[in-house]
Amino acid sequence: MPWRDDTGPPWWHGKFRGCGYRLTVSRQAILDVLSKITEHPSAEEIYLEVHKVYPAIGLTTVYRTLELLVQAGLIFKFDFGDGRARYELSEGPKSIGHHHHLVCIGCGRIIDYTDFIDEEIELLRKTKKGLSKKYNFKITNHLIQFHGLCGKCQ
Amino acid sequence: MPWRDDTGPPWWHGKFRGCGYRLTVSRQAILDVLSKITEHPSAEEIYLEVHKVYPAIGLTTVYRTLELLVQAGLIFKFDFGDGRARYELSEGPKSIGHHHHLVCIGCGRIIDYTDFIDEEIELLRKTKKGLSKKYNFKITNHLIQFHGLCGKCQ
DNA sequence: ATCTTATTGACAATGATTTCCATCTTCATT
DNA sequence: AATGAAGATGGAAATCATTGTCAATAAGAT
Ligand SMILES: [Mn+2]
Ligand SMILES: [Mn+2]
Ligand SMILES: [Zn+2]
Ligand SMILES: [Zn+2]
Repeated sequence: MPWRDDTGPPWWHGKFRGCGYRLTVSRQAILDVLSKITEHPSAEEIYLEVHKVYPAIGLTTVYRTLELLVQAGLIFKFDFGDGRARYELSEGPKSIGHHHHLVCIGCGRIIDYTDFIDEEIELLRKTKKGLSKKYNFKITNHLIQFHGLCGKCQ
Repeated sequence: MPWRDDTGPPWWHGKFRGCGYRLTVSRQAILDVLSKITEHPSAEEIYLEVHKVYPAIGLTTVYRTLELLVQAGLIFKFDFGDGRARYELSEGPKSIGHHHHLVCIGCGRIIDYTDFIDEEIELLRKTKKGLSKKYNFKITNHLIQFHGLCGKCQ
C-alpha cells in the first residue's frame, strides 16, 4: 500500500469519503503511480508500473479506475493524437498545478507549460461570462493545446 | 462530380496543384460533403453521406482521404471524447472561419464558438513569443475547447 | 491513345478500450 | 473479531475505430 510513515495518509485519502467509493488497494496503487510520475502515461504504462508492485492487479482494473478517477476529478484524461489516452494527476502536492501542453508533431514529445496564465485567466473569465449569457452554457473545464515543432524537430 | 454550373470550379480546386496530389472523384466528393455539412461528422458519417452519391467509394478511401486533407491543411481533425475522430473544413467560402468548440459533457453536443477571438489572438501572440524563446518551440497550431453543460443538460 | 504510377476497394489485421461474469474485498454492522 | 451485502476485481472474449495488404483501377503527362 502506498503509505509513507513520515508523511501520514496520502493527500487523496479524503477524496474518496462521501463519494461512496471504496478505498481499495488498486485505486491507491494507481494514484500512487500517478503521483510519482512526471510524464503523461497511458493506461498500459500505468498498468506496467503498478504491476511491478502488485502483479495481481489487471489492466481492466486500471482502465476502470482511471475512468473513475477522471469522473471524480482527481485526474485528467488527454488525447495527444498518438492513439491512446494519457493521464495526469489534476492536483495535489506533487503536481505542477494548472498548466497546458505543447505537443511536438515531429516526435510526439509533450511539454508542460505554465507561462502566461494571467492572460489565459482573463480570456477564460470573459469567455465564461459570454458563453453563459449567449448560449446558456456552463463551463466546467477548458483545454488548451499548442501543436508545433520542438527544438530537436525543427 | 461536385461541380456547379453557376459557380465555376470549387474553391479547393487550386489547393491540389503543386502538391502532387491527383484530383480524384473520391476526394472531390468528400470535400463536397464537408463543404455542405454544418456539423462535425465522423469518418463513417462522411462515408455514409458520400455513399448516397457514389456507392462505389469505400470507407477505407474515406479514411485515407481525410488523413490526406488533414496533412494538406484543408480540414481539421478533432477529438471530442466520443471515441471517434471528427472532421471539419478548415477554411473556404462556406466555413464559419476561425473558431473553437464548446463540448457538452451531458449530451455530447458541439457548439461552434467565435466570440472573444481578440483576447485569444493576444494570448496566442504572447504565448508564441514566449514559447519560442523559452522552449525553442515553433507553434503551428492551437486547440481550445471548453467543456461543460449546455442549456438542456444543466 | 498510351503509359506511368498514384489511388482505390475489399478484406484482413490491429490494438485500445469494454463487456461479461464468477469470484473476491471492503467496510458497515453485529 | 466475525458476518454479510454490495461494490470491486481479473481474465478472457468481444467491440469497434482505424490501418495494412494487394491486386485492380484511373489521373494526368506524353
Ligand atoms: Mn502535463
Ligand atoms: Mn466547428
Ligand atoms: Zn519533437
Ligand atoms: Zn448537453
